[in-house]
Amino acid sequence: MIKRTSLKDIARKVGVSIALVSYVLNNQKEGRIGKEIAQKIRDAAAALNYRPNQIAKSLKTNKTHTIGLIVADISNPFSSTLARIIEDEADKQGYTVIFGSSDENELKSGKLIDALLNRQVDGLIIIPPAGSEDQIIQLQRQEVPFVLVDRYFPEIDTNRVILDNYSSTYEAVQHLVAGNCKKIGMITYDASLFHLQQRKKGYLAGIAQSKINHNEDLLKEVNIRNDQMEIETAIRELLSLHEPIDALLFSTNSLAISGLRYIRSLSIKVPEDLAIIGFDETEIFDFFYAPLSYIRQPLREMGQMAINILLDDINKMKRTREVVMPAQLVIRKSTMK
Amino acid sequence: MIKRTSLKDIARKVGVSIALVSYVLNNQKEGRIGKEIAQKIRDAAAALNYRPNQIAKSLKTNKTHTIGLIVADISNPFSSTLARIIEDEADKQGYTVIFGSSDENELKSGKLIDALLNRQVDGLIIIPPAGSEDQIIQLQRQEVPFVLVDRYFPEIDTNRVILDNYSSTYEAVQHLVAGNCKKIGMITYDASLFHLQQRKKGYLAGIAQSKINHNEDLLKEVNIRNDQMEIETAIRELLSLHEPIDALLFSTNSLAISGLRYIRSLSIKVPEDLAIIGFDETEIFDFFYAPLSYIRQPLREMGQMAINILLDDINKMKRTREVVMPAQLVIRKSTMK
DNA sequence: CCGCGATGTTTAAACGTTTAAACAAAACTA
DNA sequence: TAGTTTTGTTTAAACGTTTAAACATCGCGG
Repeated sequence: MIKRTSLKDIARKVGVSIALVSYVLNNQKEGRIGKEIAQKIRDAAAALNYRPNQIAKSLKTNKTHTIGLIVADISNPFSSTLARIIEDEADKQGYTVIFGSSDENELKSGKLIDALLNRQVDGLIIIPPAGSEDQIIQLQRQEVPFVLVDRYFPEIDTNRVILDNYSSTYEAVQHLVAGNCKKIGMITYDASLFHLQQRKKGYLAGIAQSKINHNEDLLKEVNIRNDQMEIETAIRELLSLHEPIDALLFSTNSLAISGLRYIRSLSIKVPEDLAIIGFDETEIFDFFYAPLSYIRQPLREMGQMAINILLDDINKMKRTREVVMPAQLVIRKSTMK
Repeated sequence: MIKRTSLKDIARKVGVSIALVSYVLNNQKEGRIGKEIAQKIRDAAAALNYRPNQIAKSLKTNKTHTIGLIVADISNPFSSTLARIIEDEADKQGYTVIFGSSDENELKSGKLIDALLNRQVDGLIIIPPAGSEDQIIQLQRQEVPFVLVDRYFPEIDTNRVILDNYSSTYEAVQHLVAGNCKKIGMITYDASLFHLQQRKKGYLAGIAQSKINHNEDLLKEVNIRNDQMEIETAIRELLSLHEPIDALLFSTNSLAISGLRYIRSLSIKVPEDLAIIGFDETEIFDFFYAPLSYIRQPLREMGQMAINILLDDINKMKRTREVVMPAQLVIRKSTMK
């Protein structure tokens, strides 16, 4: 890479001090700088194709105008959609995004946080994996500005932008009950992640307050590694009960996708034999033979909110904030018996 | 954000010079440093939770160990899958990735290149939009290490990792012909992008060398803004010919997805009435009622190759390299008449 | 017991910026 | 005309590192 031109080069060329060049190029000391010399400096800068070295600038100002984004897996549509929104919003505010995928692994997440902090990001947006509480507490202790999105730890008082997870599944169950479903199953991960626990509770509460009465356990929890076989087994069990389930609720998009993969290979009919509700938005839901009803997170609003809260934090404008977003139940073919 | 501890803090605490701390913490001057003092320094570093300031390091070494990635849209699965692979490979080599989405817009791409260079990335991996030739030439002139992936400009001699685009569609046509298709349509973008031109040529050559004889033009070119209506119109026209097409080839995944959206709303049957071949891999192809045959790019290999070439370039190991990857035709239900 | 190599540590400049403070000269003010 | 203000520009330190070079101390051979 060719040596880039620095303030020094311009200063030398024009025959002035480095400071003056800096002032001119940053439009500082308005009015106090000679018109002709300012023009000369600008011309020289253009001629030499000067671009400021952000690294040096950052070292001085202690601001990188870069934010770190930690998602579970950037190749997952939930993550990449959110990433895109965050990229756009950050860009509007003059920030750049560095990202990393934690793979639901708290070790990787720790490494990632370290790496991003070493690069002196001004703040972090994190979708934390299970077991990363300590890392979050650490961040808090170091007073690093950050926001949690989607996932969170209720016992830690942090900025966060989350869904009203409890209501989301509660309402989904109500919708199914209204549609005359009698046995509603749910598949979720066995992780400790609080947002999943809330989704579970919403489901259980929904069942409890309805007149329908499950005498069996229709809630299946599978490992978060998302093993296709495990999910298939869970569904098979729910369908081979003496009285099989007639509705199924998934707590995440990856679970829904894996589940649908299996269900479409079965002879049962959706929604006649089995109504289905997925979570999050994905084009795949459109392509299932009975387009899926799903619980939608308002991703754009969440991303915008996350950036705003983060920037406020970086600029010490506001203190810890929690924003709870409403989920939207999108009703389509898969729940129209 | 709390003030982070610097070499100076450690030096002060232990009562030695900054230089010594630096040497110890970087394991330099092996053997020449007193064992006890080295241990003291390490202890102090640990106690103060020291993390090196990469910004300062970068300023000195002129290396950021950061690479910039410019894709069309990080929320598109092609981009995000590639991004994930590049992230992993970069990480293995001690690099971090900054990304940006160009939205097929050469202005945005230009802005993005600027922003990334200002942040002193060590190199770039770019999927260039149409019309960005000048930017690429500029990069070359500035001797910025970079690699183009997927898209490229044949007249500009750059590093690139690309698909054997011509053969990919040529072979797809051959497969359709072998499957007894008589009228094979293709939908592509009207963009000047060379890789798309090659895919088009491959298709045309495939048709030409087969015995089947199209007397009409069965190639439709739509705008790259990917307007759903425009794609539907194109398909409708191909299907309402006096003798309608019996096979259809899409030149990208986004075209295929939009196309499938429409086709599934039609009464025609895939593959009986219409065989279909998509491009690139996406889970959506699995969920179409007749799982789609598709032309697969070896993304992992391409990503790895891109990183390797880029790092070689950064380290001035090798000169310009072009790597052409073979496409793989994955045959499934949608082409089995 | 002088000189030298080995061992251990410090000094100081540099990377490219920013910015308070100092300086110099010109232009007012009284 | 001396003093003050304004205008224009420079000086120099700082941000947190790296690293060549200098320096200091020691042990040892001759």
